[in-house]
Amino acid sequence: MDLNERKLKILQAIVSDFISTSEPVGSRTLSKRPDIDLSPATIRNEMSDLEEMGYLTHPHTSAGRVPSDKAYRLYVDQLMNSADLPAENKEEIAKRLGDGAAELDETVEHAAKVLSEMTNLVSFAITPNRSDSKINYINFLPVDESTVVLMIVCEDGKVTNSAIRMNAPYTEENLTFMSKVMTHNFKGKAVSTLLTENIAATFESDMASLSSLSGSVVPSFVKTLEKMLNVDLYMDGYSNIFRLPEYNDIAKAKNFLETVTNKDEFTNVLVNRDQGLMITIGDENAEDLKDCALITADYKVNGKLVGRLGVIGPKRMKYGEVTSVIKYITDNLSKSFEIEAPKEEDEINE
Amino acid sequence: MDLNERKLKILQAIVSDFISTSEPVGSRTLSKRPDIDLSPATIRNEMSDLEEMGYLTHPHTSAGRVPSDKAYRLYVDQLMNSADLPAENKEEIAKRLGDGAAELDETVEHAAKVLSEMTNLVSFAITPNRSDSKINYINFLPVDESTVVLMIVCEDGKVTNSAIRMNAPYTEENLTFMSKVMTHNFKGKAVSTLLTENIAATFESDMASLSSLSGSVVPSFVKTLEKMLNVDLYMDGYSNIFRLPEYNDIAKAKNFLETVTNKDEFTNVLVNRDQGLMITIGDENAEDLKDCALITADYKVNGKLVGRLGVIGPKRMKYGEVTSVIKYITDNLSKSFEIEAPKEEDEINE
DNA sequence: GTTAGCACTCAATGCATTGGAGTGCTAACA
DNA sequence: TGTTAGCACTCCAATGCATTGAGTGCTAAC
Repeated sequence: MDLNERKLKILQAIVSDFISTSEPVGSRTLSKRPDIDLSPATIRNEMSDLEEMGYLTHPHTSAGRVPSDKAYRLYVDQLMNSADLPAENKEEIAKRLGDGAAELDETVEHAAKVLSEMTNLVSFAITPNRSDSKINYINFLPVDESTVVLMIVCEDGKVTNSAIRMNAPYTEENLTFMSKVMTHNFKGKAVSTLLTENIAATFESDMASLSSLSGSVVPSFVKTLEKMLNVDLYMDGYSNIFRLPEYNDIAKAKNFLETVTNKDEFTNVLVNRDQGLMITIGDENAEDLKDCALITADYKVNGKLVGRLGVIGPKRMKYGEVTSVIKYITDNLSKSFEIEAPKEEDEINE
Repeated sequence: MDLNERKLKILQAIVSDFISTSEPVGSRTLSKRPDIDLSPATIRNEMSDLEEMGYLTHPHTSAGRVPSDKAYRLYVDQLMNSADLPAENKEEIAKRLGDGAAELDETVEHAAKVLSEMTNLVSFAITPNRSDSKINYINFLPVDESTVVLMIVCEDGKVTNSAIRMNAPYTEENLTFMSKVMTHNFKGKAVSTLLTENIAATFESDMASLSSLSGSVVPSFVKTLEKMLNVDLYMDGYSNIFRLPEYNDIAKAKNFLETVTNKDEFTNVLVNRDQGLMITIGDENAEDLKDCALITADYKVNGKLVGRLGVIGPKRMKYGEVTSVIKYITDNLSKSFEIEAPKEEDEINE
């Protein structure tokens, strides 16, 4: 039994019907569609075949058909018409993205908000994983007698700082000296590499005179490096789930919210996805998310660092529309950061 | 008709019963309580009085009584026994708070998490409003040919930085000069005051030679100052609402989540509350929150900056327990930061 | 290969019934 | 005079039952 054109057409109709109504689709409903010129009985036969092939299921005898995960996958890969976003939507998105702040983190947060509002789904964004960021320089700055600020500037311009409580008195010269030696030793190294090195050793060999300070500085320095590896997760549109009939069941809504608000786990899921535009449906996801579909796409900053943006919702999702919106937003994000960074042009000219 | 002791006792019993069961309380149920030695009929008479006085309502003829907002207020002010937190709970909280990071923001976020887990409610925390923070110094640091980092260090040790794209070339001397002049002009001034000043004027008068840079620097500096006024809101425990029978109604759950995830509005509500331990119930809150109760308390850093922590839930809330937990956590937060800041002792010795 | 027809299934809906929790009122009691 | 027992009444919630309708699968005819 092969998946001939007629079967595909019927399957396509069932999936798109189910996506928009969330009701099992019956043969009579289908036969009324202008694009399907078959009697209900014929459709029933085909449906029966499709069910046997694993594309459809049956909540109970006297109900219509519901697409299986396999059907969604086929739909996304071959059947859906992923029309380009209408110009008016593009304009709206561009306009609303423009309202955001210039700071990367805020822009990304804002983009997630726009995304959830455009799709009526729960959206999320993670900031770039910066383990490969290279250190540009390190600076210690005085605050008061017992506090200094450690500042790590990366080559990509991102700054991380933390306050350090000093156990011993220090002078400004101490700080300048430490800044110089550490910059000299660590400049150009990636954060992740640095974390595998013995930082205390650098202190002992190159800053023996400052051993009284190293007890405060070394652990704080390591902590700050670790902080740089943290990926921030923003989410928006939680309450959108209540628009979806699948979450009219309190238990399901609860489950969904619990999974999705477990930031650590969810960040993990997002960080470990493949790059590019990714759609995962049902059992392609981890256990907790097997009733959901996830769509993610990446954005770039200076053509390098990669953050990720996406939505999560029921498998019954308007894949075409949502995908276009996500793509448009991530492209827009990447582009807006390119324009602000004339450096890009140098790379092209090289 | 006055609120005699017996009436108070009955009211107290009704409120605490309703808080733990969320079911309207009937006269027979009350008469079975060991602390109330009255017949159902007598209790009915008293209930009828209490209803007339506005402390109770009646969902329908054949239902028990439900406390009104007025009753909750009386309960919180006079009737509840706000027992101290059991030692084991204190230990648990202290232990779990200790797991958090040393960085203020992270600690606060972590505290909100602990709070929601201990109370099974939605918790939130806002970072201190820093409009009164005074500037310690200002520093410009180079990143690459077209980018510098602006760093503003406050007297309280908090550092804010932003990247600035320069429209014109700059030298390291330019940056040092700007840092010096701006620190000299702005040191000791509060962020909010500074925002009312004409910053461009400082550039024109004291840094006339750098006019080519001021176009990039001035707006970024103002933006950064504005960023410093932002109050961050963390929330946790959204999915706890599904444990509460009042949110078994999807429409109510939706309403609640929408109100509470509207960060801007909700932050506003929190920022504008009175200081100290505050409990607001029902119509004491803004329109959107009139079915809820909010409890907030403040924490201090260096005995000065004030952040706020709290929970939101149904009016039927275990006020005593929740209040003790919040108080314990905020006290703990304040204390933990005091210990890290030996400066405090100086103030005491003065 | 397609379709009409028919028996069958099953969730959903509507409706009447019942039970129980609770009230309010009255009259009797201490 | 305050308290209580008793009773009629109310109303919600649960239950059971019949009905409806959308849908299927199968068979026989086209």
